[in-house]
Amino acid sequence: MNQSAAIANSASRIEARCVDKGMKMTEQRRVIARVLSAAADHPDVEEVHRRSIETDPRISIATVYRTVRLFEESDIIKRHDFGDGRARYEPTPDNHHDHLIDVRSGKVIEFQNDDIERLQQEVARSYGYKLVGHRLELFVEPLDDPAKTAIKQ
Amino acid sequence: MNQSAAIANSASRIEARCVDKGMKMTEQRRVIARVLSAAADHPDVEEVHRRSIETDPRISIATVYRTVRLFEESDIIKRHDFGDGRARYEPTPDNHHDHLIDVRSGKVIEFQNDDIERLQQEVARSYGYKLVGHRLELFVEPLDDPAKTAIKQ
DNA sequence: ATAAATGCAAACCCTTTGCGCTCAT
DNA sequence: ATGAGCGCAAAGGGTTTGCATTTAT
Repeated sequence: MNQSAAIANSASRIEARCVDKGMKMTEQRRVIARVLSAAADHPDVEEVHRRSIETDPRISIATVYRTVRLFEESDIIKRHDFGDGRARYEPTPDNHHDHLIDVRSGKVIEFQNDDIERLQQEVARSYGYKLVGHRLELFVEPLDDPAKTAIKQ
Repeated sequence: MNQSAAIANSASRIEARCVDKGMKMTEQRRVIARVLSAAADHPDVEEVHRRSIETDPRISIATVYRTVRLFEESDIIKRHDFGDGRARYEPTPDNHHDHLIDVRSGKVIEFQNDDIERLQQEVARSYGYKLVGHRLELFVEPLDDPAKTAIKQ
């Protein structure tokens, strides 16, 4: 397999969307697009940068900032704020979901609840508004919590 | 009415809670406590400072930062992040509520929805967790939106 | 060829903090 | 009197930006 075939094979979903939108595809954007496409978690800018420079060490953090901003404004990725003071990103999901954050481990679980979604729209409507976006995060602790139970002994 | 009576009359709810917790009550803390108690909105630190120095110009913004932090850690006020990059505060409400933000005007409306609250707990439980906190914000636009309709003409 | 994108470093914004002074207790 | 709290100004962390250089088209 030659190099261009390898590149073609690893072409990411996000890269495809960039091309669709007529973006100038630099090597940096390609690498960042792949990093984001491949992410199963919700990396912050520093983490995206870290992963990107594994492929191409020339990429600066300023470019990562500029690129995630560009991608976000093009609805290609979604920005989240999980309360730790920095932005975190994920490819725009096909199916909308919200997040449940384990405050002990920092683990993030995606969930979907159509009843909650519907109720949100009803609330907005009842105040004379149209829902154009929302943010829902559930902060949770394991049901069986060793840290808490230990204190009680 | 003499001055001490005036001060006694304007003593705030928050100030009372501070005294309960044995806090050293400086003039600065008293003023900031009153500003927060009196706020019907969700002011940011700069706004709290602005309002505070109307009463006492000596108060520095560093003290406001330190004080809201202290109050927040004592559960006397609640911090919010409405997505504009700075923290906003309100006295800890007796009845829990969430926020609906008009993205055009910036206006914030408080609402309560027990069904949503209950569903959130169910979601957490279904993943094996206990809900210890949540954040729900609805971003909305007026149902009849002049800005949008204007574009279509 | 040319406008757009990059790297670097400086600047930005909000927030925190070290220090010497002041004040509530 | 004495430790907690203050004002000031400097530093911090995350993010943006001006400018000269590189790059995709």
